[in-house]
Amino acid sequence: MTTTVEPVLHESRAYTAHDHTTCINSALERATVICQEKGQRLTALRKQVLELVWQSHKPVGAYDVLAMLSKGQERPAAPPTVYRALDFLLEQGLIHRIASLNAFIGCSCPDTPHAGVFLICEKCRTTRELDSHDNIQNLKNAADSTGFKTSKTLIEISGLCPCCQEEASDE
Amino acid sequence: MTTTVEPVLHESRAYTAHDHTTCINSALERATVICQEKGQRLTALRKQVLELVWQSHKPVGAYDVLAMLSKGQERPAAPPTVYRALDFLLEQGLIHRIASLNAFIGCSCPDTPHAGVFLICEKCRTTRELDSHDNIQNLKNAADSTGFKTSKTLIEISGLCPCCQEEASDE
DNA sequence: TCAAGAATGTTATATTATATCCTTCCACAT
DNA sequence: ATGTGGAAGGATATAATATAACATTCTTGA
Ligand SMILES: [Zn+2]
Ligand SMILES: [Zn+2]
Ligand SMILES: [Zn+2]
Ligand SMILES: [Zn+2]
Repeated sequence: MTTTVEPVLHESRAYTAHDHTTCINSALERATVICQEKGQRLTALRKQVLELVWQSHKPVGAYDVLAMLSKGQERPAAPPTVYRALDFLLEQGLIHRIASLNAFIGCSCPDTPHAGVFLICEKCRTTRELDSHDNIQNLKNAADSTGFKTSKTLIEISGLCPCCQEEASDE
Repeated sequence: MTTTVEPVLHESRAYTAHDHTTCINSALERATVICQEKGQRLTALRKQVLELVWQSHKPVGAYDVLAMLSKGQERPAAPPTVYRALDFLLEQGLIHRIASLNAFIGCSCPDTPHAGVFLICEKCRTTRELDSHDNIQNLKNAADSTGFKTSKTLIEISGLCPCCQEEASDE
């Protein structure tokens, strides 16, 4: 029995035109399975928030989610509603928080918990999650070799994505 | 002519008992020289804010600075006063911002601008700046090899400092 | 069917940060 | 020495992000 893990989303697609509904659907399906396996409840609200976070490959603020969630509703949602859902998704490893932007982004490979390395475009905000296990490990080693005991690493790299570099050189 | 650079503050002292006034005075003197050399104005206010940020080896919030600054004043300072001073100090590389804590900490080697790697104790909040040029370079290389153009790196490592590890094992 | 706990709703407030406009100060040229 | 322009700081208001506390509803399993 070989239940092969779904191939990891190629995050580089974040930079190119693509059928983004595939990204969303894939993320939602995967989240459903992951929560089932862990006995966690991916409620309608949580799923909806996850979907909203996945509306783009750019980090989304909690209040953006709140606004989208409330759109067309008779009674708009309140902040705790969104923050609680985001907290749940963070705990399950389904999204990451981008501290430098106070924003959230869907995790592109949520199957195993991990610290992310994020490449954040300063121009278009498109953010790609890099698989940099080795670099993280090296950092941890450097930290721990000083007597520190690492529990979490936060790495956010700002700069220009390939597309925005091109545009810059066009001028 | 060999105007040797002052030895870098040994940041590991952050974890041990030490004469902290030395840290503060050294930071202030160094800042004075650096600003002179760059033709920047380290005004009384800015110097005072820098001193307040340096009151400990823990990141300090802007509103903490604000409170300390206002203490005993007839009329308390307003947020922009502090944020402007902090912005100046950030620009001059005299302090760093810790995004995961929304707080600021004095830079332990401000002579040359650099991205920091911070070891943040989750228990006592003591934060040490690590000199990890190689690790940062590796990360940059990893990022740039994907076509990204890095301009800034943000690395914050949370965990337990040596002291707090000992205390934890005492129980 | 009921009880316990999880999830969500609701209201209020805390915390962090910025916009805007006005006044004061300082370096420099006249 | 005096005026001038720009930088710095004061003051007021408000934006943006996040949480506390408590009430209600929903789910699940005994
Ligand atoms: Zn996509
Ligand atoms: Zn871009
Ligand atoms: Zn010290
Ligand atoms: Zn500690």
